[in-house]
Amino acid sequence: MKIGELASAANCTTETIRYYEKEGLLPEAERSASNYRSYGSAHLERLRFIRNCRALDMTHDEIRALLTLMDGPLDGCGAVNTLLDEHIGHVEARIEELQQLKQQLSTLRQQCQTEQGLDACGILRGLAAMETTPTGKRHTHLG
Amino acid sequence: MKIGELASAANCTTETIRYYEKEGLLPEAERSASNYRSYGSAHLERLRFIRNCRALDMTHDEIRALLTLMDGPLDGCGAVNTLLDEHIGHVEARIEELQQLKQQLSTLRQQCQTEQGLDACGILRGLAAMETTPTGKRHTHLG
DNA sequence: TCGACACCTTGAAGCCACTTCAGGGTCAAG
DNA sequence: CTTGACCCTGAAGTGGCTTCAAGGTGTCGA
Repeated sequence: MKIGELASAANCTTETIRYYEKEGLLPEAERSASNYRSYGSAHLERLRFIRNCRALDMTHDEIRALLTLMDGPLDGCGAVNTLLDEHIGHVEARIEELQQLKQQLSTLRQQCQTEQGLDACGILRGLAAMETTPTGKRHTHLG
Repeated sequence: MKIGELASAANCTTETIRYYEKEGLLPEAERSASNYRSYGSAHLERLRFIRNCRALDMTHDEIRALLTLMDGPLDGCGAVNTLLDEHIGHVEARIEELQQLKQQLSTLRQQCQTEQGLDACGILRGLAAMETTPTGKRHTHLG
């Protein structure tokens, strides 16, 4: 399988695949006589696994940890559970942040229901008047 | 006011302020004889405005648009309302994405309630088996 | 007057997970 | 023999900063 075929089988781009290889998430592929990368089904499986993890917004570090667990000695899967629980924690934390954000934005939006002079616009007034709080520690790697 | 004082008044770092200046969000400051940046209350107001927008997860482009509206001719604030509505849309879209994500992750997590062999671990099985879907268009700039 | 220390300056590089670009090589069909 | 689809590498760009290196300035006490 050439890189383009692998890419369409895994719903990603060739650039992403080359990037994963450079990052060490995918092992280096064998090369054809013309120096083209050549892949088998094991590569596809691993790539799909990675893409699924990314679809769940895991970081490369999280994915690398999972892959290492799979590649390593076959002891228990407690570490897998822990990793997933932590990741779910990240997602929950981000959802809460965004819900607070939405609340603030909606409140702000209600300051101005009508078209009016900029100097009277409640939104701009609100944005100028908000209490600036120091940016707290993040409990999530999600943006 | 020197840059450090401005920074603590606005709850950010001096590096962030210099970065905003370079990005054109803050106008260039006057300089003292020793080449230190020197700020007045107008700078502080504008910086607070920017930090408040950032606290609401607006992009620099969105903030630049608001600032331009404020600096420009004083016509109506309809454009401000529109910008805010779009931004609220971004936040809502991201919340929905994350809630779906959490659902998927929770389902996955339930595949493995007990410590067991890695080869039997439902989580790893699930991650390998998920349907890889092409990454859809994003309706939000939030990560 | 000297030195220590906190503050200021610039410019470049690092972060993450890619994406895009420049400049080329390979290969099958027409 | 040319066209066009695919492949290669390495570098730079994305956003919103943060960190680092290598220095200049200002104020204090000794």
